[in-house]
Amino acid sequence: MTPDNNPEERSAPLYKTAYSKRRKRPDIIADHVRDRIVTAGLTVGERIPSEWVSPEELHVSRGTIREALKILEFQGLITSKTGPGGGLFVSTIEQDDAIRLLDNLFLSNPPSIPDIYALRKVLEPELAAGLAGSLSKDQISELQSCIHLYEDEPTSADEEYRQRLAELDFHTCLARSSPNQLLGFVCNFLLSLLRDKTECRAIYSEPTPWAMRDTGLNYQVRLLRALKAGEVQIARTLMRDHMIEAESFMIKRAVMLRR
Amino acid sequence: MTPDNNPEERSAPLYKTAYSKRRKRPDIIADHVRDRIVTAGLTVGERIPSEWVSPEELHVSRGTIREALKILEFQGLITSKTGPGGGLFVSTIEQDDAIRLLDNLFLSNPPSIPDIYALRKVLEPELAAGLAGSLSKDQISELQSCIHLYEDEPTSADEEYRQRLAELDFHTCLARSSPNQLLGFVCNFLLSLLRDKTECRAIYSEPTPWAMRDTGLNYQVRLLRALKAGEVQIARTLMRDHMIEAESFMIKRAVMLRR
DNA sequence: AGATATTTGTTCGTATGTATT
DNA sequence: TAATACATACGAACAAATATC
Repeated sequence: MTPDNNPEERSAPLYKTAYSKRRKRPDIIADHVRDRIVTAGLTVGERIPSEWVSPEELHVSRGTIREALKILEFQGLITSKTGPGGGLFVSTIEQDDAIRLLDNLFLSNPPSIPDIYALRKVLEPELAAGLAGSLSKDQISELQSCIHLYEDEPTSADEEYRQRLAELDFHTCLARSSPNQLLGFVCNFLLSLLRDKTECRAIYSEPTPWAMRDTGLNYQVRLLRALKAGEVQIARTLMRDHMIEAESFMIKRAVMLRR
Repeated sequence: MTPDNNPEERSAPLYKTAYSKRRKRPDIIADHVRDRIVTAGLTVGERIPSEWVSPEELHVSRGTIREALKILEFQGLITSKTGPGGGLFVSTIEQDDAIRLLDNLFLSNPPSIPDIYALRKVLEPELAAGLAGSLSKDQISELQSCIHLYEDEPTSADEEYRQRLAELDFHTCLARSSPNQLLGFVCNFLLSLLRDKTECRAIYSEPTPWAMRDTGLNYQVRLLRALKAGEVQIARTLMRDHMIEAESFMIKRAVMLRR
């Protein structure tokens, strides 16, 4: 597997076999390097030995290696530093970066509002349940400041829109606070989908005529209270009801806008 | 700063301003090209004009451009074809590519089994519910062939392991068939996490001593029956019970292995 | 502070592979 | 089969960044 520096046996380098499968050298090298990183158990911040990416060892040119490294860098797996003591380092990916990538995936055929809410209806309640009683003081005050942003009656269409987004931010806050990172990530992703959907943007920028706004606010105040009190079951059902209501609201507005 | 063979008209190429923000040329070029693609409204399969990526227009070398294109290719936004009539084409991202990306995100701190199952317990039942009564003949036979793979008693540890993976494949099949693409995607992602977790690999390769295997098989047969019959509620509860049982099984085995 | 060494970043000319005609 | 058009790969040289002496 490991190519040797002996120039005689030129070695059917690692890409040779796989190349027939139409995978290109940089991709194969990227996989190879990633593999070495994880099997060696390198963790964030550690330096990647330069031999691992040297043209001699890999039997490819520097340019090709650079393409491979570009992939890994784009993935957020590595970063590079110039200068002495510099080199390639294992890095960590930000959730936001990953979500942007996912947004890209659903750009061509965005999921419908019912599709998104099918997930939100079951996940957000779990999120709330997991948070009940385990919120720190900081997290609580952060959530409270989110609510303050849309406590007042909006005076303009623009403010209305901003308030709507702040409501989503409330949920983003919740997701960030979750002890279950995976759950938080998926919830965040769903929120990002909602934010990006042009259909939703249109809905959000519309004024909210009914008493919808108040009931929405009401939910969140009651939810926060339940979370503080550690009432797991109450938090769960509260959130579920909120999601059900939010979905029907969105759908209703969507059909109104379509005319 | 900019190497430019024509010192007269330095031409403030597009990367110039952003370069101060430490973003590297390939990244900027990738963004630039992506932007041109979406603003021009190019759709899948269409050819990208070669001027858009020519060294002359972009004022960078081919190598740098290739790094940029590598990013876009990895993102799944473009593919390249060699030969006459070849070139760069707009492509679509495969779910699998996106999932690989996500796997990467959780590589450094993988979610625990309870974390994963917190999601599976609520999502898989929804998946099953959405599938009830709407499966095509092809999809049903595909699911059935999945079950056949682990109908027989495993004769070796290796076969045991393969059967275990086939069980996951059953769920992957379900996820692929979902009319809700988003739901299918997330379920698939969770399955991929399970497959990759070293802890889970160890569990799967262990023999299954109790009657666990039978009950697992039993679930899936009953589930398939409910799906064919269009029994939404039954499918949902069946899957939920299955998930609960699977989780407790995994957790039990995990603590056994830790000793 | 300045020279130097080390490491990544970029360029450019050239060569090779591959699919179409 | 040969010519053609395109992507892919190579490698030597140069530029920029930065830690160390």
